[in-house]
Amino acid sequence: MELDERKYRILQAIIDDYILTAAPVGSRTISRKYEQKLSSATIRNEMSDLEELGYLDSPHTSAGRIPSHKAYRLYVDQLMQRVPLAPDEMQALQAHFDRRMRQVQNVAQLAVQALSDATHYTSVIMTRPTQATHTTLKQLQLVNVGAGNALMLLVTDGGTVKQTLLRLGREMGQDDLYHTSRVLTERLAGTRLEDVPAKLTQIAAAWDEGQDVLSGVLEGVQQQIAQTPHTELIIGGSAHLLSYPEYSDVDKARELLQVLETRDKVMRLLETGGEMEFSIRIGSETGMAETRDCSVVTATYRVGSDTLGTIGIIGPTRMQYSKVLAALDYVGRTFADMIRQLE
Amino acid sequence: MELDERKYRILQAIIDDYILTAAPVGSRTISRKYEQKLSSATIRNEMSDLEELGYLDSPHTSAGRIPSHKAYRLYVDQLMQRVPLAPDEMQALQAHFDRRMRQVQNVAQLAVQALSDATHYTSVIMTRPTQATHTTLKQLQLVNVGAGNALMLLVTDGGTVKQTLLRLGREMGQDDLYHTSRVLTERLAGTRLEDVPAKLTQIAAAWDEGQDVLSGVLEGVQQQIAQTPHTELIIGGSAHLLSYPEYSDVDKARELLQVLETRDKVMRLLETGGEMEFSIRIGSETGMAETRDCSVVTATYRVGSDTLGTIGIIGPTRMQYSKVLAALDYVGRTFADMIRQLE
DNA sequence: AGTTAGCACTCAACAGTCGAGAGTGCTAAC
DNA sequence: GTTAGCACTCTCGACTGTTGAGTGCTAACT
Repeated sequence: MELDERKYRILQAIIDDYILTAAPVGSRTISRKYEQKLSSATIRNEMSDLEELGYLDSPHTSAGRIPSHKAYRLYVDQLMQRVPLAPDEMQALQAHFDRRMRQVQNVAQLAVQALSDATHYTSVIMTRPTQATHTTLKQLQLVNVGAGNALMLLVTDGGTVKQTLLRLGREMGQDDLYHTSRVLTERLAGTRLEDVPAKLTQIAAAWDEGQDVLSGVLEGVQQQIAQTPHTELIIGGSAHLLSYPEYSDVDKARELLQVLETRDKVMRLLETGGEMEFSIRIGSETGMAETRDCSVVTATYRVGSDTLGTIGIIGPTRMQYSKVLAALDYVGRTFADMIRQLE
Repeated sequence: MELDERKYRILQAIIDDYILTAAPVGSRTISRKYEQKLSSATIRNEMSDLEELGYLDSPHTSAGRIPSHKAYRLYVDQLMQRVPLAPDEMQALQAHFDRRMRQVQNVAQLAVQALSDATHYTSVIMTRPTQATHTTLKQLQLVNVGAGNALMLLVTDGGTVKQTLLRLGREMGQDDLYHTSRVLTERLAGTRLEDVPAKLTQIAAAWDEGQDVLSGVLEGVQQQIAQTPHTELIIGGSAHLLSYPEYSDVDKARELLQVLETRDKVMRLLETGGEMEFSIRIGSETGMAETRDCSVVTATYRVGSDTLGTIGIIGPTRMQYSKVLAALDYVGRTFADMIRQLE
């Protein structure tokens, strides 16, 4: 049996109401608040059908219905109305961005704050794509910091800087270091970060002096690549989780908080398969046992054709999807704008 | 009335037991588990005295006693035995530090992880003293990133690097930038960060060309000082909070989580008045309404005579103080060692 | 004088019990 | 196809009685 138009309307009403109240929705509520032309008995019949089709669950015999994950899927795919943000909400969001920031990281912090304040859900931003393979080196800079040590700075094309302390084999003046930096930069600029070590050994082979310095640099670069996650991860508003009745059970809340504390897991949650701008994953679709009762909504933002990262929201499956999407869209745009201005 | 030796022993037993079980302690428990030579009636009399002296509270008429803040104070000051860490615990902690790290921030991350894993309390590390006034500039470096922009890197004496994107008035080659960097570094090295702007305007006055670049640098530095907090703050194990019965009330937990999300507040918690190595603040001593039921234990760590930062633990007043102190001590030492090796 | 046994008393926590309220499913009438 | 009506189910909150842990006091004991 396919759903007819009335069933769609009723299902939508149930979902809307449940998202608002977090309480199982009864037939009478729908009849009064949403479908005044139909009596509760009619609604009951329809609801019974919808349950049989797998769109509704009933927690127990006489407690109204709650939407199933399948229903949420239908909802976000077809039923939900994409409403634009209200002007005052937009203003409130904009207020967060008023301060001029000079660093990507700071802007990201603002964005996360704005998003979690606006939606009251936990927000995450990942300032690099998960596969960081296309980051290329822009500049390599050695700075003398005394005692035979040098600070190596790797500037990547995204404008981020990685720093590593090198133990040089011997004392080197700043002039020597300048020179070395320039030569290395000339040869390495534009190389993908992961290819740098190979190229470095290649260079070292044809190098007549200063092998010790080069080997130090090599080691530093390797460590940098192996160690430093090329993604910046900023989380905000995790305390919001506890406001929702779904997490009034402390154990559930703790489980989720633990996920949020684990870098890898959060990154896995933000990984979207396709190249879509928005992705909504509901319940088990998140692919993680701990988040089986959560939904994750993400947006990837770009500057030009470059994917710069992902911004996302984590909350209960009963989420205000339309509002979240609107906020995500707005914040994502503003964020991309600010990054564009920086670069 | 002063406490006699037996009262001390009984109070200690009560505190020990309460720390372990989180349940009000009755006279019979003490008589059986700790003071087998005394009957529960005797203990009752003593407990009654202790209550009158303000060391014990009773939640209601027939529920046993719980230690007051005053009792905890006495406990940490006099009663508590400073036990060294068990060998296996030490080993478990050491395991965290096995990976060689090159950056202060990464090491700090390890330390926080180790500490929260070992104690099951929330841990915080602050990698700079609160008054960052004695950070001095070591090196200023301008890096061409194209399109009339330059990346300015400020290397401070602690080895941290601050980066800011500058809009130069005009296109400048890397050679020019090298030169400018060197001159500025020569003049500014050793200057306290907050004094740099004043000195810069001074230099600008006597500068014959490239005013536009200098003003860009000046603006960048000012922004850097105003904006970047000179302290790094890393928090770990906030999910542990929810394991304690004190925070099974979701509202309390949320309140506390919100504190942990607010940089300023966490920093205020870590601020210790004196120059002590360890500081224990109990309940209201933390000076913040939200943490009236928490204790904060901090240790400041040094390399040489330099105070490098503070490492701390936040948990319920009913905290395993002796274990926390031992872990804090051990982690603090290891941390300082690793930093020393880095610098 | 300090210690202890005994006893009455208090209070939270727990388990039942009960009625109210919300909701369903079914049937029969419209 | 829709609706009114009704019996039935289940949760929730209020109330009650019971249990057990614990106290405070008193009187006896060492």
